[in-house]
Amino acid sequence: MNYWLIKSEPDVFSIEDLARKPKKTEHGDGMRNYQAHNMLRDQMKKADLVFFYHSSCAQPGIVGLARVVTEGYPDFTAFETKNRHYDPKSNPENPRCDMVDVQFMRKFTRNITLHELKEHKSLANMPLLQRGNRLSVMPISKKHGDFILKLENTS
DNA sequence: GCCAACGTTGGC
DNA sequence: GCCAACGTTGGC
Repeated sequence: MNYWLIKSEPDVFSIEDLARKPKKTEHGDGMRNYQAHNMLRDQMKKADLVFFYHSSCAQPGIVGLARVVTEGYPDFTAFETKNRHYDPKSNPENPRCDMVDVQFMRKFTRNITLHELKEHKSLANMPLLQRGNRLSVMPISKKHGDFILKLENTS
């Protein structure tokens, strides 16, 4: 069982939006990056835990938990010319981007902010905190994931 | 809205 | 296959 973190702009798609979906499930479309593609296609497995991170907002931080409910499959939004994630370089025979479906589990009792994450030495080398990290999906080690889960109930 | 960082593109 | 230009991300 692996931990992951996915970023989402709450103005576009927040954890509340996820919770409101039918079956509380949504596909994480629109990730157009080779590293993300490879992780989505090959490494994310059913039942993996996903930290849901709000970015580009007043208080960026981890706001809740979701779980992976499908293996990676081609991001069909890339084939739809009118879709905002349309990608002319992708096609069904050779998809350039994959996605997985994630299901809402719960909101944290509080926002574990980016600011707070940075204060913990033991999290210093997690990918989220590396300078210039722009991946919208990234792996979280078991050590870091366990630590973050404990953080929810402290402070 | 600024700007640093970095992935991607495209000319050569 | 190099690398400059460009576009995007995302914290501040």
